[in-house]
Amino acid sequence: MPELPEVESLVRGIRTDLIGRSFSKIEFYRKDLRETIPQKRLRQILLGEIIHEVVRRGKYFLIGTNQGFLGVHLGMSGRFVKSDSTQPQVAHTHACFEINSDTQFRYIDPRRFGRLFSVEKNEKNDHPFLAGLGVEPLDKTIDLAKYLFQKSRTRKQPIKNFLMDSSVVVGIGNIYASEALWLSKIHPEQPANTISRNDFSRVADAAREVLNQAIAAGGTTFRDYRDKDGNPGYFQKNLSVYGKVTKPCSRCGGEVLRLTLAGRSTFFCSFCQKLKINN
DNA sequence: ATTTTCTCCTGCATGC
DNA sequence: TGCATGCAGGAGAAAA
Repeated sequence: MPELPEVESLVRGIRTDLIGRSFSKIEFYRKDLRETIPQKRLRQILLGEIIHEVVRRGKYFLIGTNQGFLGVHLGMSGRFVKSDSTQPQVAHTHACFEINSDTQFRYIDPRRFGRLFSVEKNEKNDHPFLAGLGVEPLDKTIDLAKYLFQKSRTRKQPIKNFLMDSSVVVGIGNIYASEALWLSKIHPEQPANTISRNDFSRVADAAREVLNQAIAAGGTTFRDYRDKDGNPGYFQKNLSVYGKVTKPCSRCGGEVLRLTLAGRSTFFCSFCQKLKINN
């Protein structure tokens, strides 16, 4: 899916279109995505109600009125696109949220790994999809390095899997996990509980750096991601290891390799990201 | 308790 | 060209 930078880019884009407006018509073209869509409740929450909030939480985003929230997850291939009402619908359009007779937002998701759900007014931190989420990596009120170090003491799984665990820290998916570890010169298979406090400082700084840079570039488009206007992001031009198998590392010239961790492609430089036996 | 595996689904690249 | 295979940025549930 889109990871944190892509969802953040999208949310920033749609926020100005939605705040202070309301949906006048909502259409669903199928009854379920990953779960049954609560169509009736979503209409109650949204129709004719002023939108006062559009926020991201991890890779989810919420559109809020005084009645509650529409929760959205884009899965792997989801898009939330602002369209002119006269534009023909593309394949896999599953829902349409109309603001007025010529502007609507369409939810499109070929793989249907995404979700549309309702969140009650006071359920923002208690909804099952949101309650278990870890910290926001860009939250400046959190000492991310300290937090990750403490959380990792009982975790011997590879650091890359640890960084992608959304109950620990949200928003870091397969691309940015590899990129952040490259930037901090740590091997993706390094057991999380063998990483020093000092090294976690580098990991935390690197993760924030990569995420911020990616947001600034409008996200990464490998294949599916588009912003609300259907445009791709540009951060893929700045990727250092993701998808760069056998290419030379831009930092040291070493060979970039691919391995599989938890079933996911993982990329790293075989020369400047060495496994440490003692740490 | 932690960690890996499985699963949902379509589209696309690759190789025979 | 057609067909089979594998892979794709997620994440929850189940199994180990």
